[in-house]
Amino acid sequence: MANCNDINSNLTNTSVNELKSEKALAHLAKALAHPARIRILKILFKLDQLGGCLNSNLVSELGLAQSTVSEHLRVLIKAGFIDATPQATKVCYQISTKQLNYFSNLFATTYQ
Amino acid sequence: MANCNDINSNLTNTSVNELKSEKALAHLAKALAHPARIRILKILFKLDQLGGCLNSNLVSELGLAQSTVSEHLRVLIKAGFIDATPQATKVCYQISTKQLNYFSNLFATTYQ
DNA sequence: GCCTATAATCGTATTTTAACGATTAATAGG
DNA sequence: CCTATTAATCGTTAAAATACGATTATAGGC
Repeated sequence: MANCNDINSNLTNTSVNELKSEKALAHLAKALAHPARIRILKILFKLDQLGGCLNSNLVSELGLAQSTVSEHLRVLIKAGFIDATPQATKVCYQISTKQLNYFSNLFATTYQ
Repeated sequence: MANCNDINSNLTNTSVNELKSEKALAHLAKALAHPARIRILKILFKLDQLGGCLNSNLVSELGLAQSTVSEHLRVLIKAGFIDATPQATKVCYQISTKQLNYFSNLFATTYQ
């Protein structure tokens, strides 16, 4: 049950690094905070398992306009969850499992 | 290196349940998508370790207006990351480690 | 060189979020 | 009862996110 002592919050003093990593965590969470982007990552994750990547045909898959999908991709790339490599006239999008793990670990270490 | 085959995205067919859990993940991520809320959870997490909870003195801690903090708390409560129990004129806020774990697992199972 | 395909960027409208001060509701204490 | 404390809610303003069509830039194929 809840103890609910009125604990002085000065006990929870904060370092600069702590605030920095919290800000980073919030920033990454923001990139994940949309169903379309979660969906994109899922598709890219599955393709990664199959040894491929996406020469974007996401538009029909998501039912969103090309420019909208492009914007979602931009957000994910900026957050490091996706790598984009140009290929002829197309672009190859690949998930960054490294960044997925980074997020997972950052979350775990923040609240452990 | 990137294979980048133009894999048919029909391979990544989607179930209704998959879409539902993806939407849930996005919703939870959205609740985490602000530094102040990450901070609040951190403070509550630390207090939980000390066997206490917060009769909100977060206002001075965060340097935000009382109504703003209240709104952030509302978002976190709605997402299930915080439980609130009234205590006299105050309210006791406690972190839900269960929900933290749920989020962590949902993320892991989505991309594993 | 010109046409096509792809995807980023631009411009814009709409919606959502964030923040604050002010007000309200609830309860404890005198 | 009245008062003080606490926290939610209201009203409003400002900022950011979302979405789309239209345009632009790049590169390959003819």
